Amino acid sequence: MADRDWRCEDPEQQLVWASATSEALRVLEGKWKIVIIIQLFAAKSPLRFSELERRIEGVNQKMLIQQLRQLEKDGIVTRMVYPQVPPKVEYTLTEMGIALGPSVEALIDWAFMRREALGSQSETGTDKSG
Amino acid sequence: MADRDWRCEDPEQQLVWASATSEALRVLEGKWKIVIIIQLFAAKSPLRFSELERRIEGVNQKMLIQQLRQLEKDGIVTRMVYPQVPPKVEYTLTEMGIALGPSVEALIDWAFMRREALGSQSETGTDKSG
DNA sequence: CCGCATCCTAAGAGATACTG
DNA sequence: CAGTATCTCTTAGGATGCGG
Repeated sequence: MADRDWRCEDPEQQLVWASATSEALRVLEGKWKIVIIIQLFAAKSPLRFSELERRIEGVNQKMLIQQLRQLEKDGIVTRMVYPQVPPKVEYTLTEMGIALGPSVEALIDWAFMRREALGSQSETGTDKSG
Repeated sequence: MADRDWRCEDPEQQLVWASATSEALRVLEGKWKIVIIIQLFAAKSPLRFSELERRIEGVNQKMLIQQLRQLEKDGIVTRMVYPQVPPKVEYTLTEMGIALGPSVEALIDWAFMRREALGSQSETGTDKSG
């Protein structure tokens, strides 16, 4: 697997990895995608649209739908529609979405390490002097 | 660490993780950042600006500088200027950058799994019928 | 060799109102 | 409940030319 020798010095291999990873990362880009994924992991069960909306503070319908659609298109989540009144739609992680586990885990870990490292520094981004 | 119980069911904890990870991910966003980071990992030694430019196909100076500056601001890379003629500038990973190793590794791994899973599907993005 | 300034286009993000 | 449509603002991305 790639995790054995990804630091090897073969320049061509670097290019392959870099471009593949760059593409993969684009799947996670978007202000709410990682949040959605973490919520789905945490739930361990399908989540309705309104459930996601409730759990994710600050998101609006358009953004949530847009991000969900992109995740669906990229094969990360599955959208299940129950043809009933009132409508019911549930979202789950696909196998490929579940396979993101280690990445998400590593990212969470790094995020917290970073937060601790930044420590007392302002996180409000008020430093615009630079 | 977070990797022990990040799937716990505490809703508040989810929000904390999700937002922290979302912020962390923003550090990696940008078309060339992960590419730069992988190149720096692979090099195992400082890289000059021109070296990076040479190794990263398709990037132009403005983008490379822009992304490097953001990575520097976010504490991922260090910029070392040698006051000489002609100018020489070298970039290295900071400790926080090196700490990204597991995340990058997991991402590379997932990227390749995904590529295999997609298999024979077109990767050129020519399918615009949807 | 390294980097900045300018100008431009495309995409991301969000508020609001409307539909089945 | 779930989703669409429209409009607006900001940011990312990129081509080109100039300067220390």
